[in-house]
Amino acid sequence: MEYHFKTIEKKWQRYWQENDTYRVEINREKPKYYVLDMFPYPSGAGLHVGHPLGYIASDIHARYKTLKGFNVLHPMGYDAYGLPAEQYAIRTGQHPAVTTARNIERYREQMDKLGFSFDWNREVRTCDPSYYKWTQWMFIRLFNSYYSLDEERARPIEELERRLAILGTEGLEAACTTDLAFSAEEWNRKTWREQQEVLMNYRIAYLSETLVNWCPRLGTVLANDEVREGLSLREGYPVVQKKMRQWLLRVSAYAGRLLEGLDSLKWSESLKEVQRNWIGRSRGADIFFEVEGSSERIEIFTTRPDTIFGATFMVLAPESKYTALLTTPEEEANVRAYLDYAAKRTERERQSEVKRVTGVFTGSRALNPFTGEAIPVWVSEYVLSGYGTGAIMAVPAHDARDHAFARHFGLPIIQVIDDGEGHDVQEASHDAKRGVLVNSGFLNGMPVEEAIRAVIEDVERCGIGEGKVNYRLRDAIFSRQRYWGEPVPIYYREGMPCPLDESLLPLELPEIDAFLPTETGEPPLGRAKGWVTAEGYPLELDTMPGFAGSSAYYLRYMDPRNDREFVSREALDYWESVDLYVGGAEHSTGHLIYARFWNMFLYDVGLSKTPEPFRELINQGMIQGRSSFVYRLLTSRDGTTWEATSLYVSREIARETERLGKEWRQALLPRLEAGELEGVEAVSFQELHVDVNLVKNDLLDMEAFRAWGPEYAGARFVTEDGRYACGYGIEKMSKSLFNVVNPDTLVEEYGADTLRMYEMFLGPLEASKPWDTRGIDGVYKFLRKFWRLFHPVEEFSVSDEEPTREELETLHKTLKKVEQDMECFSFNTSVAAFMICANELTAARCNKRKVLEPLVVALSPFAPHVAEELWQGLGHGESVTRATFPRWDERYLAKEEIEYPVSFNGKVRFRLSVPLSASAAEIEERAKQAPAANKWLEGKTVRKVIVVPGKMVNIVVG
RNA sequence: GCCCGGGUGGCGGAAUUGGUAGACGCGCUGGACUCAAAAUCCAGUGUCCCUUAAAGACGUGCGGGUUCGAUUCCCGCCCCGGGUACCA
Repeated sequence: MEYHFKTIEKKWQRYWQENDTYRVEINREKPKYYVLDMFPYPSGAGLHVGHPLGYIASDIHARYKTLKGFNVLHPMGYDAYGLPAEQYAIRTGQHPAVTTARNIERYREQMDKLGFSFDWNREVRTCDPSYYKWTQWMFIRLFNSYYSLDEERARPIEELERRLAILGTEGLEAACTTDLAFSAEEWNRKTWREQQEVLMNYRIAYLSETLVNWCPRLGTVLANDEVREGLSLREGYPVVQKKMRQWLLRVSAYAGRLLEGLDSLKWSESLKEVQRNWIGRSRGADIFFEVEGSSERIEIFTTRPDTIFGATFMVLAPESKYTALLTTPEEEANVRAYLDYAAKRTERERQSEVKRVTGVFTGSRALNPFTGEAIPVWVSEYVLSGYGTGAIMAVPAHDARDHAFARHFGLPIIQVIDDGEGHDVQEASHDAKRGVLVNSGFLNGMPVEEAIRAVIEDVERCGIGEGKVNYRLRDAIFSRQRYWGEPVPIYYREGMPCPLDESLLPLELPEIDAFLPTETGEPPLGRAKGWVTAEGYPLELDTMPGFAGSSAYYLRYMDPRNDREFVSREALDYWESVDLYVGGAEHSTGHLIYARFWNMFLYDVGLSKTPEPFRELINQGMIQGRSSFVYRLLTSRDGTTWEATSLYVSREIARETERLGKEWRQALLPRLEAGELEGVEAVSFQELHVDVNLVKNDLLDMEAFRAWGPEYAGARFVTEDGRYACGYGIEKMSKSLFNVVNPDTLVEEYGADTLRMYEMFLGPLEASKPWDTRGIDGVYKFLRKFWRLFHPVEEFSVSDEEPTREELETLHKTLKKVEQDMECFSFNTSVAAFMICANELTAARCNKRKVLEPLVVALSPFAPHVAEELWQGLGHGESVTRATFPRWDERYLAKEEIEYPVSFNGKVRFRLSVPLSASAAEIEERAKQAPAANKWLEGKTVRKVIVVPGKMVNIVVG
């Protein structure tokens, strides 16, 4: 009986569905284990072979953990809100809900074919009202909280209100947008509206007028992680900075905890490093500079307070509040012109012209608190308003940007650090991280580190500044001027935002007539009829961003059908948090920061059990496409104008032709009909992408190519012995490059079990690697070989004979390797171990039950369908998923003799078998007396012998 | 620029703690079976020298070092991939 994967896979997929095999419930008898995949955004293109890589890996691990006796939670769902569906709706008028549902159906079909052990009873969709009800509910919790810096955690906003009524802001340590100071009496005199304004300054979800990334083409604002190099990440549309009133989440309040939390996580060092950089902690000092003839003081942040004696001017960001305050009447016109210029520049222009130096003098002078010098205050766009205080002290001798500015405007440059390497700071700045201070008064002679401490101490004593830690991480903009997202559960009373009552949730997304902004420029929700509360208050028109629905979905999976609570106490206590999270590294600075922040907030308010949501994380590598090319012959009669022909030349002949240059006729003419290419002066080739599905093992299916498109119908081929070989290149897997390999076709041709194992066999899980279908035969052969072990004579037949010592060694060696690999996700070497095992058992013609039965269980995480079929054949009534992972036994692996490599002066010369019990001295003697040793010892003296028990022997002769 | 990864046969990739480099698979070559093909099985397959074999030499990006011994550790370069950037 042949291995007929189609019948087998269909049979068991139906069995699993009918028996609800993968349903999982709370079971206190067993330890829990939570394996989570990053849920997909269901795009219209469906899955390609790169997408399931992580799902296959997590599925293998989940199945393994089940066999090891864990109660495994392994859910799947859809991140269903998003811009592509809305953009598609704008173009076609189709409701995003309709296209999204259709895409989800297709995703589900594709996933089902791969035999995953997801508990689909727990599926969630972020666009489902029963799900986003809780997203909105959590938003209200964020709105009703502030961040206490004393306690380092979120607290209810009522607590703050009570406090303000008694003490005012006296001694208040809370994360806020701007520092406020008022007394309790002042607070109590404020109107409701004024009090709401004040509270908004402290809320964790808050409304604020800030500079945001505005994308005019998309008509919405974007978060920092959605913008790269001044363009929107997904579509590449330009983004400009614009001041708008927006919802934000006070992520920055959690910066310190987000940074520290990383240490406890079992994530890759590189991913942690990316997060550390994104959070961007830097130690330094805030220092005040007095302004000549003004009561204003400029507060700056610097990481290098030691260089303060070298600060010869100051620079403000164009958007800084000091800019207006310090501009003198004489300079006003200049400054205004500069601000106009800066405001018009897009983010992209700013970044692409980094080297261009621009700026304007405000007319004011500040006093360097250490030198007492009056130094000019300038405005320049190279200082960013969003970082530090939006103002800097410029030290041109030791900062490249300050140096360029000083040179351009002729400002003085004073060296204050000397590292003994003789830098000329007038010529180029020197970022001196080491060295001693010079020209710096009382700091002279101190090393950098010491000087930093001394300056901070000094400014603190004089009350003109303090040591400070700054973070690059900024608050997350939470508003989107879009339709296809969660409505924000807020209404406006007297223009002030108020949360909806929880009983009114979910606030369902209304139907609208077109998915575009209104004529007055309001977001799409402005089109909704009756978008007001029962009392007639207007509802918020912005919707939530993509990360809202994906920031706590892992908690909802624990109790997805609960309509009274987000997640029950019971479910939370049992499942706690995710033990293993698998997904792409593209979420390093977006989702994985937001989800950690969100979870930390939930932890603060008692809705999550652990401060970190994902204990261990694996980033599966990207699978790149392997594009195929054909070479179309171009001809030229005059050497300048080229003409395309219908001739396609096989790879090696094309290469040969190009190599020959002027002698090209030698390569081509013998292969063409007589008279062809007559009068042609020169030839060249056009490399064309060809659909990889027309190519097998780099050979082109020429008939299929002719049928591929009308322009190829008349194609003629110059072949190598009748075969047309294509060229190839590694590129991103994309429709436009015709290199997308669809898992469905491979499942059709080889079966899901083969595809699963092959994807694991490609290479290390975390490495990016190109997809190459050519190797899949090897895995397919393995499965057929394994299958044949059970079918030595057509029929299923296993023997009850006792296995030999060798067979047991093979078995236990394999079990040990597979188990160890499972724990560290080294699936590619596990597949190799199975192949070796099958080869050895085939050679031994072993079909013994005692060997094969444990192997079926061990193989089942990789190839669940075939494992089920064989398990049933072995006479088991229950699914193999109920089996226990077989134990391996060291006794079958222990050898009586050990083979030592014996080397002379480090080069291995022969091998020597020695009883396991031999002592180091005995091994040495045997090595020296071995007949093979004579040749190497002859006429030489032994200087030294090194014996590493269990490893090797090295004899040093001379 | 800065911060992370990584560089091993024709290809994808193995190699535990510093101890037989190249597991396993693909590809290729030869053979068996077959009328033939497919499928399957067996053997070979880093480079050089060589008719072949034995034996030898060389070999993990480059140059040096530590060591009895280095793909592995240290120093200095080169190249590739990813992240990030007027962040003071």
